[in-house]
Amino acid sequence: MIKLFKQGETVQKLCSNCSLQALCMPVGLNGNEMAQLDAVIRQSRRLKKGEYLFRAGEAFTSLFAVRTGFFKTTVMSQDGRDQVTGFFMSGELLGMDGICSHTHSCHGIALEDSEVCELPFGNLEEAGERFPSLQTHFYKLMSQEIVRDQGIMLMLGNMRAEERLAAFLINLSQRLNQRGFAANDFILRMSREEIGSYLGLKLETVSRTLSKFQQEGWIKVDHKHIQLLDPEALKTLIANCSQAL
Amino acid sequence: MIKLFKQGETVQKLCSNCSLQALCMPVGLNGNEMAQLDAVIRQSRRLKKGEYLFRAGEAFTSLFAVRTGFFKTTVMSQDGRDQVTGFFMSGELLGMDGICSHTHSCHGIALEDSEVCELPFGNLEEAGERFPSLQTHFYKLMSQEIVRDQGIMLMLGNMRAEERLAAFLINLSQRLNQRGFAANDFILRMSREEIGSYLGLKLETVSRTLSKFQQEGWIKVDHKHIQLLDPEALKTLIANCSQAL
DNA sequence: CGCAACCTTGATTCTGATCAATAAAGGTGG
DNA sequence: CCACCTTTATTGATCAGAATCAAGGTTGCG
Repeated sequence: MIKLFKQGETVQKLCSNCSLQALCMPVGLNGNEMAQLDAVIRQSRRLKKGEYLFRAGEAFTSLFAVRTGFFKTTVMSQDGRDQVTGFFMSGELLGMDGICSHTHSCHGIALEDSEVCELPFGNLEEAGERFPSLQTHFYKLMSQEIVRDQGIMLMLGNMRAEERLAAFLINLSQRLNQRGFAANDFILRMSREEIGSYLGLKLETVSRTLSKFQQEGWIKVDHKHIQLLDPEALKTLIANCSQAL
Repeated sequence: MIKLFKQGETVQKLCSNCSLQALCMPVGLNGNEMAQLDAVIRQSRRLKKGEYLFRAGEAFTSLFAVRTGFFKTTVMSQDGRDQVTGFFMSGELLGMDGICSHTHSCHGIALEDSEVCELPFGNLEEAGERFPSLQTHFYKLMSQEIVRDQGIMLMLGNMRAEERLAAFLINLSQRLNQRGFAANDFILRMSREEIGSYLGLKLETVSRTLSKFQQEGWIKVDHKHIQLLDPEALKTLIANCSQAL
């Protein structure tokens, strides 16, 4: 892969010509308003696989929108173990947990070489005052995050290992599909251990359950390459859990 | 108990003389601004134990601040089971999950006779435009909810039954204490089953674990009356899980 | 090429769920 | 106000699902 930019180098990017606009900030601004929105974004930043976008405990100043790539967020427990609280792909927003205390409460980590837009929170607040539709949209984004978390709680509290993994695969499939990728043939960007951490399972259980799904003929597993052969079977598995993930 | 108001009867209440102001909307407004904030609140509403404040699927129009009493929120799964996603006491805000889809995604249910302030979301948005400090505070409240949810995820994903229950008791104790109640002597407003649902445990496990804590001499259990005899022991139990609840 | 990280699979253990029986509390109506 | 019934809680016995322990295999990075 040809590297056009050095690691960490920043490039000005504009919302007004971003293809993710519809996912990220679908607020129906006119041309002039959109130009003002461009001023919200400080810069675009590139990260290499494994690099931290922000760390728990760091001062919070900005939200980050994923432009390309893949991220996870993790919360740390004192004894060193940490739990994955979310996976983020293009058009999704990270860092909203930091607003309440001006401090990030989780780590944000790139799972592959990635690029994000930095949205300084002060700029966002200011822009929100000028554009009520932006304001409203931002409320919705935060609310969406709360609803997403509720779904995870439901999963962690009520579902069995197979149901959790099925919900995970279906959710991933749908989000990829929304972004124009194949719904039933994709590469996992995270390890079995990270999946397990997110689902409240051990990596062995994740591995075993994937193998079981393959034996059932529902999926094909080739390391990180997953094919959903019978997505309906997976959906049936989680049918008795609404808000699934 | 003497009923001063019929069920559902509404009474105008004002933020400007509410004792919960510091918990609910601590935004340092001056007298004039506070008077305008009063206009945000539509009404105070009384609910009897067991009554629904809102139902999943209902149109979202307002947030609710608990004035007195105790609430739970639950998300429904298709097969009828539901999971408790939170308990709410005075000064806490319910309903933020409804913003993103204009529809409540969970039920809000009174666990005892209670009183809430209704905050029509439209009024809030409007007031936020006029008072940036209110705006900022509202962002913080939503962010706080996200952080709270992260803690629950950590609990559901990583902690064992004893740790979960210890975290639950300590959290309850601290929140009661913040409101001027005894930290180590309180009445549970929810059933064992509701605790279990919240913690991802079965009611028998909750009961057994409480009994065990009592045998250890850490707490005294008399049905819903709980005394923390050795809160430090409980805190030690959860010491290896930071963000605990 | 070699080492480290990651994955798979098997054997065993353990935590918490399930099944079951009893007891106590709270609400209802006579 | 009391008796009854429903709901809620406790405790025991057994079971199942996932964790843990363990070994071997694969991948991919340096």
